Amino acid sequence: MELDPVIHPPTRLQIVSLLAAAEEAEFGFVRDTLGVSDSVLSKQGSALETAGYIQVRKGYVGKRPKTWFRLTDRGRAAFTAYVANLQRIVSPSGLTVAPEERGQAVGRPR
Amino acid sequence: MELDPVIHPPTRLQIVSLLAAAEEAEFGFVRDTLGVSDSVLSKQGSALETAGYIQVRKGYVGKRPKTWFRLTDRGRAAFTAYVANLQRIVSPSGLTVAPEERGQAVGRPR
DNA sequence: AAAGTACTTTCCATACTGGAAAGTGGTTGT
DNA sequence: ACAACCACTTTCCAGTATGGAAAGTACTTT
Repeated sequence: MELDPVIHPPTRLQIVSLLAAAEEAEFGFVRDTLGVSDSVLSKQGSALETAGYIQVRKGYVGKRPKTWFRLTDRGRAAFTAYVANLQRIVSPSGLTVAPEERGQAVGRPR
Repeated sequence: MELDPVIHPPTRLQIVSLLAAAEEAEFGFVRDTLGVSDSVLSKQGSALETAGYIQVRKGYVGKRPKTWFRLTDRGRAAFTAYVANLQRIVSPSGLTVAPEERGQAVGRPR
């Protein structure tokens, strides 16, 4: 019934949402997509890893080191629960946060 | 595109969501519904008032003083925008935060 | 050897949150 | 009249967390 404090902070919510939509995402891609600094992504990524919500994979692309993040099952479950809680909190207002089949607006009750 | 920091903190999100669903709500009702202390509700309420998101009305019920909160138009607009942003952030995952006609589950894509 | 890439850590200064406790203004009980 | 109570409001007090800047690590490229 509570909003998971590991996920709720804006930056982490965005990271988790992004990862929930992809298999795996590159450090640089996430950083640029969210528009955060290296240090912020590194720190928030670690926080999510410590919570067991994401898995960090290090590897190479050619000879350059790269880091990838991916949601763990636990992280996905936590995100799903988080979104469910958000829904319970927000939905009485009649507003929806629901995308239509192919992404659509937020509006008053349908 | 950003999650309004005035609304985002859990307690305030819950206050605003509750007010968005009602015309007006009594201090005690909100406090008990959210399960927060007097001081927390008082402080967060003031924060929302300062932001111009809610209006605080003081009156009496018999001879006892009572306080009511109601969302201002500005507050409602901010909440709507907030929810829209939430949707943009969360929806790529395929999860929805949308209630069905009469409140329903969160699930995978429909 | 110097510079660059891809992060990670440390440092720092600033919020912000919530609980406890004290305070305010008016009311009810004895 | 005086103590106790109601309905909040404020103050006091930690304890956290956040983000940017800068320094550090480990390589690789020029």
